[in-house]
Amino acid sequence: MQRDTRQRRVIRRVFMNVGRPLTAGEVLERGQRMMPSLGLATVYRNVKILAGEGWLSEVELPGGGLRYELAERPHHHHFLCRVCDSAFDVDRCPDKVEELAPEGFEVDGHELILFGRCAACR
Amino acid sequence: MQRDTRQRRVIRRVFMNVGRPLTAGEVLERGQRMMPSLGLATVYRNVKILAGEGWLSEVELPGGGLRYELAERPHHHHFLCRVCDSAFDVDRCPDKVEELAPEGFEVDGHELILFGRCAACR
DNA sequence: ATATGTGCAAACTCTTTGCATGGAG
DNA sequence: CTCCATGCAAAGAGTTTGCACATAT
Repeated sequence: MQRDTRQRRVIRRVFMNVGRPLTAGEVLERGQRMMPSLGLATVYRNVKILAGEGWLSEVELPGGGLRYELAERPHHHHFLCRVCDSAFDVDRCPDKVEELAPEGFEVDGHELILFGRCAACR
Repeated sequence: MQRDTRQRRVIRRVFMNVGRPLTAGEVLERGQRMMPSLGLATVYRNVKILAGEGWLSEVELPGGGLRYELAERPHHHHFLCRVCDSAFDVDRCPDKVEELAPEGFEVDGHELILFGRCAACR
């Protein structure tokens, strides 16, 4: 069974504090503010475990590898800032997206990514 | 000025023959069928140059790094097969996508990705 | 003739894994 | 007291770069 370690609590706290998808590197940086000895391999192992448990979900955005976010959120999409490379949530979703696929293709999910500059980088 | 080398002709030919976005590795594999001595570094250098010239455009899809496709194509989106990891074109686009961004964010582009199984992998 | 392009190998970045030690239960 | 988890360092995958040689112009 899963043990409740200090580093795992720190990692969970990071996601609860930040309301947006994070890369492993971003989790490390924020986690180390609470626990400087936190290691990168531990972050990678834990986000994978937390995603496996269903507590986090994987967000596949271009650039800089897989990101993770709290799984509880309802269906939504993402905005990726070209300046600071941060990802943000976009709550609305266009309708009937599945119907756009070519004939004979089976769609089981979709991702809409908006690119641009976030409010802080304009 | 750009020189017209054999490897550059091969790389252009690959994109003209295949009507979908390709990773550097996919370009290498197909290019080597025409020219076995073609090297991976040459592919990386050339897709970057061709994209800089506007002959290719970059396609940022999750998983497996940047892909490239012929730039001449009109606005469209992509389907990514979860089985063979190939990307395909999707011609239609939902309307008013830009309006979905949060207040204060400036949108300069977007990408819609459908996930599933392609016709060959069903 | 000249300078850009190529191939190879080394360097880099991001992620994963092996192993000895640490700590939760 | 047991094992699972951690930190470190090494190993992998994908991409970029330095250098000597090849070749388009």
